[in-house]
Amino acid sequence: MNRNAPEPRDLFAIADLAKEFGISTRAIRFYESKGLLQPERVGGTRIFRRRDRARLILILRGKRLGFSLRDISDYLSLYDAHSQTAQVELLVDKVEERLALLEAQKRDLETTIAELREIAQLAHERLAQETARPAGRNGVQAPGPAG
Amino acid sequence: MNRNAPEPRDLFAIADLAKEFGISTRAIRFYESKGLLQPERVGGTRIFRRRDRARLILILRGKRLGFSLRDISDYLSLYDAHSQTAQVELLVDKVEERLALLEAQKRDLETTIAELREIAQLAHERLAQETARPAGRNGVQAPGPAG
DNA sequence: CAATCGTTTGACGTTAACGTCAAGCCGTGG
DNA sequence: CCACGGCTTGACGTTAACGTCAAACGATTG
Repeated sequence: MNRNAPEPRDLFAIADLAKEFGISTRAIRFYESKGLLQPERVGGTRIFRRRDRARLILILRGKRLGFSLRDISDYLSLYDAHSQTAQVELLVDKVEERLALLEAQKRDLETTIAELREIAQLAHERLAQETARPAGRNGVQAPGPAG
Repeated sequence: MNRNAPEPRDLFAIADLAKEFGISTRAIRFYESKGLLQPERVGGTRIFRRRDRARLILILRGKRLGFSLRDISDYLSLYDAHSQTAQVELLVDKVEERLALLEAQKRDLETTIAELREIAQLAHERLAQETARPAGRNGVQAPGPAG
């Protein structure tokens, strides 16, 4: 009867998570040392549960967003202890700040892209000129104009 | 007659640029050491022209975009020597890669924001409960329900 | 029993992008 | 002349986020 239930595991070794998320075990241990993860221990060996796995996902997303581990640590505490309202509001502010930053980045990036495209365009035109009026020997057989 | 022409300067001391862009002179020297700037020298002292200033602007924008100085260096070379077409295309690719990354970041961020807002919402509701049914002594006078 | 695997802690190494001295040169003003 | 402010070049320090050993422990397996 249990054939269609995936029944997700609840216990993971450090290497399981490392492999799953494409990070090193060293990184995971590092996150723990910073208090971002609190796996249980069975005689020294770390045992991770779904809760830790979920936190790890949040950590990695935070990193993709450019948060420091310190920031992520604060952020995680929100999930834990549905903590102080004041804390929550501070964090929300912080995140909104970063959103503004990201949007500024996007504008910068669009400018940059446009400039690069222009440069590329000029370069292509130049190249076309060079091709039309070859400046020296080359081993490539270029087909002449059709007609 | 020259009253309406701002006539932009063409010579800058290192401290001028540092102040103008809100960075340290150390940073500017560092950029030079990495080949991103090539100011002239007058007996040892660096003299920057508008060209260097323009490059500095590009450098800072690159940094805002999260490029490394190494990447920015490549990027700058495009402006210099309307360089090899192949180089240009490589760079354009690189920038487009980063654009994709930024857009992924934006999605992540929007998810995060939404989650935080939800947490904040819950926290507010809780707070409202606590206020309505105070759990102990407090010095604040809460107005009773109207009617 | 010995080898092998996966794990642990600890300690040192690494990279980027500067910060922070230290020591010295140079031109000006009192 | 001497102090002073601004500039220079080293050279070492710093922070974040791990990487890279090394040495040792515990379970499994031939």
